[in-house]
Amino acid sequence: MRRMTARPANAHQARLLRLLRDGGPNSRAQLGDRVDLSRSKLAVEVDRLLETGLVVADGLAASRGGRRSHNIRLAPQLRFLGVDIGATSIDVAVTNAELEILGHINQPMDVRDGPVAVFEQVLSMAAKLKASGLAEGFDGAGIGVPGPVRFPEGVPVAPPIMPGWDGFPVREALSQDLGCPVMVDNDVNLMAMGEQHAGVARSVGDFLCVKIGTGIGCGIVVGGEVHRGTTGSAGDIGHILAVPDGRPCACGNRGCLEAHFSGAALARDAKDAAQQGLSAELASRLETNGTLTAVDVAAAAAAGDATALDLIREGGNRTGQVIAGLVSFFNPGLVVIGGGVTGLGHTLLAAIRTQVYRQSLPLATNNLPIVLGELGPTAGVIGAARLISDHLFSPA
Amino acid sequence: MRRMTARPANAHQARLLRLLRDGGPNSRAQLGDRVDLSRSKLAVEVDRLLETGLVVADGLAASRGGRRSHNIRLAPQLRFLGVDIGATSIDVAVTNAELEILGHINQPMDVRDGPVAVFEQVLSMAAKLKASGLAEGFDGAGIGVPGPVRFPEGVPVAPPIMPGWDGFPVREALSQDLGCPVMVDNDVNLMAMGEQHAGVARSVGDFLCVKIGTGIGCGIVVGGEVHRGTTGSAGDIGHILAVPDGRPCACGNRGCLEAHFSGAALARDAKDAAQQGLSAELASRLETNGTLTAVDVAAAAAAGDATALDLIREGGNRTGQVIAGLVSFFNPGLVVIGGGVTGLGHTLLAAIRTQVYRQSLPLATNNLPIVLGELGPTAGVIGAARLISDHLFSPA
DNA sequence: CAACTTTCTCCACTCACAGGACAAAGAAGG
DNA sequence: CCTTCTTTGTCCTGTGAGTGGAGAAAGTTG
Repeated sequence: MRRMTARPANAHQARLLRLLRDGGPNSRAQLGDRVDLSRSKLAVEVDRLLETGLVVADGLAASRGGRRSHNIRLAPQLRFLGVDIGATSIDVAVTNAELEILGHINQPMDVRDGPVAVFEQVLSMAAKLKASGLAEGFDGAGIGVPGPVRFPEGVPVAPPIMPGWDGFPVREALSQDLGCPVMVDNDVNLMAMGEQHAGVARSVGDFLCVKIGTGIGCGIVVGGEVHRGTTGSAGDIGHILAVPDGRPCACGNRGCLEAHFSGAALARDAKDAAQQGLSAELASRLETNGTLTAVDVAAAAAAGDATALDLIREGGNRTGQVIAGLVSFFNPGLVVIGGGVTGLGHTLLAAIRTQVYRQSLPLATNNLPIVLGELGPTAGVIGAARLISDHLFSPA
Repeated sequence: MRRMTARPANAHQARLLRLLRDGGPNSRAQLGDRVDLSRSKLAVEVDRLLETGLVVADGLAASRGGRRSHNIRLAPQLRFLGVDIGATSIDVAVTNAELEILGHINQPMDVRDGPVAVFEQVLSMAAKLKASGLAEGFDGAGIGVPGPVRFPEGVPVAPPIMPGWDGFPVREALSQDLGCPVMVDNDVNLMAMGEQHAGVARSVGDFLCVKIGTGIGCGIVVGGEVHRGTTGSAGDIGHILAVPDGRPCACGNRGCLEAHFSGAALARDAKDAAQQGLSAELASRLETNGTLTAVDVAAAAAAGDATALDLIREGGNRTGQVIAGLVSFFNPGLVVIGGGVTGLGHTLLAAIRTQVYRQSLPLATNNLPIVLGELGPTAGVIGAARLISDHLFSPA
């Protein structure tokens, strides 16, 4: 079938498309209340959008005491693909134009296998979603990668944990393979956009979104827009100094936050503790699985294991210290904690909160919520869909 | 005489006023090149501006191979007042509409005397500038205060070093006293705006401006706009943890950056060193003046005093460590170092650079200039003038 | 003095948009 | 069933913003 070819012709149409995306179906009258246009002008633009096929009128809404209104909604066959490439797994999801997830697949993977192998897997996952009847094709795709991206070109730059990806034309390659427009961003930025669109950060203008997974990153939203920095590396807080003369880090320095707390560091510390006989719980898990991950630590902590709790608390303190500095600097209205390690839950959050509330300025922390992300593993793919829809729902 | 009463009627006029402010006098044709308008429309808007008196046509420019152009410039009698309130002194300056400084006064003062006493002094300084014939009145004033400000209302909030100023209606009071529109901001933000307008940060979209004076603060510019944060305390980096379990700070915590390096901390450390007999140079200065300030340390360092140099280097290292974290987080295109302590010059800058280049990500530091501010003590007042002119040169 | 440039003005035409009149469609009440 | 009121959507005209071309004004160059 024919995919979305048209783009909004002007800012009004773009505005209307975003309103329909974020607010669901609406009558012309309801749209008129939210947009600063006369009824006549609005009708013209809606008609033009109907002509392009980007929106459709389906059926009449219930009467609100007068003539029944026509429901205007985004074309129901529109499909966006959201791809979230992590260090060790891939998430792929299909959404409709309202960015609701219609299907979602997660598969293990190793980014270090390089872009070619990873893309093959992404394409097969996308094909599987298509085959299940959720989409006949994609009108656009957003993709997040775990490293800095030159945003305008959609190309990763100098990604530390992604050897082989440096300079790979992700946007162009994926766009060719999928046959639709593609936008690329850092995975952390997409998580922030996801939480902004459908999660805890709705209606917050300035916020930070800290993602603790294999590494640590931070999405920065200023005035509703993601801040990517001069070279696309903004938010790369994993290598901020957390412990003077601390542990050696892969980056060559010592005491980086990531060397002291992250999925990888936690797994290593848990293994050490198990081998030193500090925790029977962890030791038995190590013996069973042959290795330990953050999930094991979470489980041990949930079971009340003191060592596991200590590790989490210690890591939360480190992370909280760094976040405290960022809060003083940036003065956000909200801090969201997300990523794989959020399984550590309340213990982690409490440690982070303690540090931030203790160390940052009262003025900056007085009304500052520090909360877990609401969307879990879907934040990234929703953010990815949002990224491409923002692009497509803007004037051509 | 009658002051500026008119405001630009639309975005085009505002754009033109800012072009004339930043680019100096221009012909209609030159303006047409910089603004996306047809010659006819441009002529209409320029004519309207001429009618309001905001701009004037004075004389003909030299020919560029054809008919000579009329020079269009901002009304020459327009005057802005820039006020920069520091912890220990006040700077007041008059500028023309192009934000060129026509007169500048600096006087010692203590913010802790409270807003009433300080305003009295500001008004007498403004009167002195008027009396010298530089201005017959002011069309607008910008004022910077050394603490967080609720920007929309122009009111300081919970300023640690300014007891008595909390909630004082600075904007309203000064506006009444001066009889012109007033805008209030944090002094550090104004310094950033000053360097952006006329200093080293011209044409840089994202940059940080670290001001080291009595305290330490940081102006944050994102996409050309100052980021003030949710409660107006963004950039308050003086209380970021620099030394775990370090020196007690006035804020109640330990190890804050400001407790280890700032004008106040440097003076204290220098005094300690002098009294412990570590430096003859500093000791003799202490005896002569009865006290020591950052200026003494700068002079001693310039004279080759090893203790003074050590103090500066140590402070620069601490500051550099904190800035390194901010650079990783924010990924700016430029870092400007300014404030009273810049008299410490190259030694300080070298220490900061070393830490940042060593600790931040290569991607973030590869093309990152770290430089001293270009405007010195005038950055604040220029920024203040810029603040109010941005306000006045925007659609009413 | 002729030919060419640059600057500025004038005018007619287009298009975006507002807002009123009105038609369509339903609810509420007698 | 009919009248009245409300809500929704359409049509039409007037206004003002903006474009682009023609041409006048005022230079330079050879």
